[in-house]
Order: sequence, then structure tokens, then C-alpha cells
Amino acid sequence: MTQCDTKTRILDSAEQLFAREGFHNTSLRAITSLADVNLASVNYHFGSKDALLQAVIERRLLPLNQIRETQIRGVLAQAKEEGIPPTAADLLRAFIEPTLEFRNSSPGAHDFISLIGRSLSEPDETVRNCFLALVLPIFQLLFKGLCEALPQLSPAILLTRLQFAIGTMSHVMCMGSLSVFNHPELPTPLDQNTLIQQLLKFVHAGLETPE
Amino acid sequence: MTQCDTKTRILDSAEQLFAREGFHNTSLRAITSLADVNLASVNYHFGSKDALLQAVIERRLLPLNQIRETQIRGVLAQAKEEGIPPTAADLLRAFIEPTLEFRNSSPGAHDFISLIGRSLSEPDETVRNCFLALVLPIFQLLFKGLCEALPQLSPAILLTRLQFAIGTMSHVMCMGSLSVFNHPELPTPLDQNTLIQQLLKFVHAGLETPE
DNA sequence: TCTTGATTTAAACACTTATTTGAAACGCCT
DNA sequence: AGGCGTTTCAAATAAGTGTTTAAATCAAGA
Repeated sequence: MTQCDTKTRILDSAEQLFAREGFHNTSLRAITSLADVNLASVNYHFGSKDALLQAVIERRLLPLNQIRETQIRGVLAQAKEEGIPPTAADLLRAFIEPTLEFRNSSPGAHDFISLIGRSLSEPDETVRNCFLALVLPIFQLLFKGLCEALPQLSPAILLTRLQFAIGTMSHVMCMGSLSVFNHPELPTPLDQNTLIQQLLKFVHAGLETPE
Repeated sequence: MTQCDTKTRILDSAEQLFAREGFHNTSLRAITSLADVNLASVNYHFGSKDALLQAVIERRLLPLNQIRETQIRGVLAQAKEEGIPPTAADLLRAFIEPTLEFRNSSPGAHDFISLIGRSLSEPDETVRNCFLALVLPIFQLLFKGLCEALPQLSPAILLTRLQFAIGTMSHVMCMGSLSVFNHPELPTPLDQNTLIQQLLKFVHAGLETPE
């Protein structure tokens, strides 16, 4: 078992447990025993539990954000080339589709999305700030694009609505379809594809509605 | 200091700390020292930490839900009386306005709304289920009303969108305006009233958009 | 006033927590 | 083979966790 092996196994286990049980409800003992490594190795490789969380988030979020950024920049570039403003729908898709692809790419990625979906409303500042610092640049880029796409809306209102949209999306990413809604008296939930399609429609309509 | 005094002080302190620090990150010692009561009194009065959380949630959510229910039933009744379907906007307002009024009624209520706003995506089943069981009836009532208001939408899609709407609303309730968005390069956030008004517009537009 | 039940209190309980330590084991290069 | 830096390991540390206990305190009824 090489060094890299141990580190990755810790990251994988921590990701899974942080996502499913919550950060403060997950002990290092639970992580190391799931990863089948020694308890002390997490402090040896990462320094502390907080730093482990940081590493868990950065491992996936840095590459994901890079993809999102190139997608959004692609939409902006093509619009500029054609001499027309980008559409809000294209910008939203550029933001959310990489997230979905990534989420379906592996079980660990799925857990990870739950984790960051919850990070926005995380009470613990350590957790929240760690996440926020990494996504702020993307939010800013998306906001800039939406200002071009929807010039009829004032920037302040647009920013608020972007906040709503991000809230909705992370909520859905985080929970998929909620268990409560699996109820005999209610219709059966939609499949994954339709769900996402509806999600885009929903936030798109919300963003574009007149002031 | 009477029995009732001790109990409410524990509830108030627990509410504040659960909301601001998270359930698992809040110790009974932190609660009892903030409430200035003896450590053992929480187990004496409530039985356990889990039961205390349940009590914290029930104390506020039961009356709040009662108000929401009468408001929604009022909208439905008036529509029936006038022989026209209720509007989605009225139903949404009937759901969210009591929440807002309640949130502004006291600092403790504000903390409480943060707490339940996060409960939907709470990883811990104990916490989540405790909350979900109490709000399911309201969700069902709201859904029934929306089916009448928007008959052109299939129930399955409407349910999904209601889920989006609730996600958005609890997200906003929980965080108010996010600290990240207080950034020099971004417009200053809207005031509370405009924020809520925009929130209603946003989810209303999302709900009503064609399939 | 004395008794009875409810409440409060300090202390202890039995675990779990994150983190540290020093020795053992490892791979790797000369 | 021997030495060296890196990694693993069991064990211990010190502090924190929810919960329980038994004595002390209180309010009120007989």
C-alpha cells in the first residue's frame, strides 16, 4: 500500500461519511476504519480533521470549477463572436451540466455533490467558508454573463435571483428527490433526466420573469 | 425560577445554538450554561438531547403550521365560493407570509427559521425526520391547492416544482442574504422586503412556466 | 409544622473525541 | 548490507460527550 493509496482511501471514506452523516457527526475513527487505515494516518497526512475536509472539497471542486469555467467562457465567447448577447438558458446549462455529468461519474462524486449542496447552508463557518472561497469566482463569472444576457433586469435584482437559482440547484443536487415525497397519496417522482430538465426550466423562468 | 422558566430557557438556548452551530456541534453543556441552568435539567425535563431537539421544533412549528393551514384553507375556500380556481400566487403567499411574519416576531423565531430551513437537507435522519413529519401535511395541502390552480400542469411535474419552490424558499429563509454576495465587485444586496417580493416572483414564475 | 412530591444541584459515570508519541516497519538508494 | 527518510502502528493523552445518581432544596397541602 503506497502513500498515495492511503491518502486516497482516507479521502474517499471521508467524502462518503461527511456527505451521509455530516461533518461533525463523523469521527476520525469512523473514517479510518472504513478506509481500513490507522487512526493516526489522517493527522499524519492531512494535519487535522478540518484540513481533511478542506482536502476532500478541493480534490473534486477545483477540477469541477475549471470545467464549469471553460463552459461558461465558451458560451460568452460564442455570443461575442456572433455579436449577440448570451442567453440565460445557455449560461445556466453551462453551469449545471458539468455538475450533473460529474455527479453521475462515480458514487464518490455523488456523495461529494450532496456535501457541497449542503455547504451553502452549513452552520459551521469552517465548513462553509472553505466551500465558499472556491465557488465565488464561478458565481461572479456567471453573474457577469447573466448581466449581459438579461440587461433589462437591474444588477441587484439579478444577483438576488442568481442566489435563488443557486439555492434551488444545490438543494436539488443535494437531495435528489426527497423521501417525504414518496408518499402513497402523491404522484411518483420524476426520473432523473426529467427532473434536471424541469430544474433548468424552473430557475430559467424565475430568472427571466419581469421585475 | 419555576419549572416552566427552566424549560423555556433551555428551549430558547437550544434553539439558538442548534440554529447557529448545528445540532451535533452543540453540547448540552453549551446549552445549559447559556440558559444558566444545571446540566442535568435537560435530561430531567426532556429525557435526552434528541428529545430536546424534537421539543424545540414542535414548540414553534406546530403553531406556525396551524396558521399556514388556515391561510391556505382560506384561499381555497374563497376560490370555491367565487367559483374560480385559486391562484398559485395566493397559495404561495398563504404559505410563505406567515413564515415571514413569524420570523420577524422575535430573535428566537429567526433562529428557528434558520434551523428548519436547514432541516430539509439535514444529513442526520433523526433531525430530518423529526422535521419532515410535521410539515408533510402542509406540503400535501399546498400541493392539492396548486393542482387546482394550475390544472394545465401534470401532477408529477407540479409536485417536482413544488419541491423546487420549497427548496428555494427554505434556502432563502435559512440564509437571508449570503455573506459571499457582500462583495465589492457585486451590487449591494436588496433589503428584506424586496428580497421576499422577489422570492415570491421567482418561485411563482418557476411554478407556472409551461412544461 | 411536618410531610410529600417536584425540582435543582454537584458529582460521578462510562464512553468517545481529536491529536500526539515513540517505536516499528517499509521502500529505496548507495 | 547498511543507512535514511517516509510511512504505519498501537498506545496514551487530555479534553469533551450524553446520561445517571443521590443528596439537597424548594413549594405547598394536611
